[in-house]
Amino acid sequence: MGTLTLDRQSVVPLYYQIQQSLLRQIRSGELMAGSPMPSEQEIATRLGVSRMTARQALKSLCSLGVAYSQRGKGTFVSAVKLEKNFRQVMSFSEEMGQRGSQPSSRVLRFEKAEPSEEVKEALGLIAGEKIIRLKRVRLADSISLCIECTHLPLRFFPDLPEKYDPQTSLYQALGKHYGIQIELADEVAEASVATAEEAKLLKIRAKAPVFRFTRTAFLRSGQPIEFVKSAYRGDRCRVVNRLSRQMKQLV
Amino acid sequence: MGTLTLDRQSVVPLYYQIQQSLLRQIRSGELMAGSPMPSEQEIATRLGVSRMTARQALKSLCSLGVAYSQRGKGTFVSAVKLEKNFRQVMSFSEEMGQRGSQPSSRVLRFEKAEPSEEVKEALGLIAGEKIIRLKRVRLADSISLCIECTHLPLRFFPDLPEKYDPQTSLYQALGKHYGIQIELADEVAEASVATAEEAKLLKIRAKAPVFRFTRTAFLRSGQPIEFVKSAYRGDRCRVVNRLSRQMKQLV
DNA sequence: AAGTGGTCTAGACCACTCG
DNA sequence: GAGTGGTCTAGACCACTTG
Repeated sequence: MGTLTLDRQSVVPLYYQIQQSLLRQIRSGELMAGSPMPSEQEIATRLGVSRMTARQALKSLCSLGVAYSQRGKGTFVSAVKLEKNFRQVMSFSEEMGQRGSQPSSRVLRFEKAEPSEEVKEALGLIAGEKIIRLKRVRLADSISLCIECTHLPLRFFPDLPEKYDPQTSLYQALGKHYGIQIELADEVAEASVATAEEAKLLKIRAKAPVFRFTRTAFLRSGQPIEFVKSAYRGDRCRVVNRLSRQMKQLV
Repeated sequence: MGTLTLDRQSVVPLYYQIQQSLLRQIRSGELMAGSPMPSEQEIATRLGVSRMTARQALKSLCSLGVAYSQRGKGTFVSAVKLEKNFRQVMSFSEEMGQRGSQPSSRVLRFEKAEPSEEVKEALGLIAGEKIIRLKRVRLADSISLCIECTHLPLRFFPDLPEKYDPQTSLYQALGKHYGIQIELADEVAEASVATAEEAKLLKIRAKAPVFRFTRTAFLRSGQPIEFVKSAYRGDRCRVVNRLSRQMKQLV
């Protein structure tokens, strides 16, 4: 705490400077799991900010799950681990990159097409609307990991075929060329066994266990923007999730 | 908006009264997906609260995923669905209850025991510390759905065997007798096939697809409090997750 | 009694978006 | 230029926890 001096000329908000400083102290071990964070009043006094600003810094850490508050007692560092690879909205390329594996793709199809009923409903398409379909075998370090079939509404990406190399990261291309940020995805996972065709593409034996995923990705507004069906080798994949209590207020 | 009058004598915070009122309007269709919420200033003026209080109500809706803000434009109702059955920290009983199924259990074991290395590490036990082990076949409407083996640190629940009927909901009992609220869980899912023993207990054929879950549940402080290994019939279970972009600040 | 977080006020300035 | 959300201030009262 002692060493931090705030930059009041910076465009970076004060509460964010404070949050980052506290985060550094947690990572460095200066603030240990279970130990109390500096109180709102203490931060306010020491750094010469208002209590509301100090509070905003602490609350942002709570909403990240890094800390938790107890009325009348204080705010404490959570023992919950930060660095885990939780399943987030992540493309195959991003996920492999984070794991330190080299992602690559074998493109099976990349075309404009008519949507199936399932795709139509998931993407909220109007009658007659077309899609872009991209079917790939995805590999990590040259090992086939999954078969992935992505469906995008054509109207959002009319010139994707010219702009995008299907060997590369789709999410990156969507961000770069269309300014699209995926914020949310709903995903259904099923445990199943490989069909003959899947087995061949994934180089496993037929009826070996596979994960089947059905994922719909959304913009912040709730607009569905991508629908993906995929099959992952069961022997090489695990799904790690962090589950929390929430939505009590919604019910 | 027009009809709401705040109860300033209530113990319910003003921002929460406003949040609930807005939530009602969204559910009733008065505020549609994509349409703008009343602005901070508008809420403040109409209800006679400060802008910060109005803001807190709107921000709480954003953090629930119900709305989203755009600087300079306004706050809008998200098209993201509320009512979904996302995977949360939920016991088998809670999950079945929410689905409208009747949960029941066949108890295979309920005993004090020595932990395996895996359990010891997951629960952060000290040398020599014992656990309670509860192994059950869980049924929904009389159909076997999964085999579940729960491990609890004995030191937190020394008298659980006397207080708890293993046919009933464990989470409810932990809350009632020990004031314990589980807030968070990390879960690993794997796609696999049933062993001979599992097949017999679940009344499926051997090598039929199953989900395997390994779950560690935590208190808000990060203290691990429960470790569960389970196997679910693949033909009767799906895992539904809502994934979000986060943790950018952590990296 | 002292310290904590939870809520609330009445202002302020800013950057942004849109007509 | 008018309206919006993002940030910030300097106070205030409250309920709660702990010594």
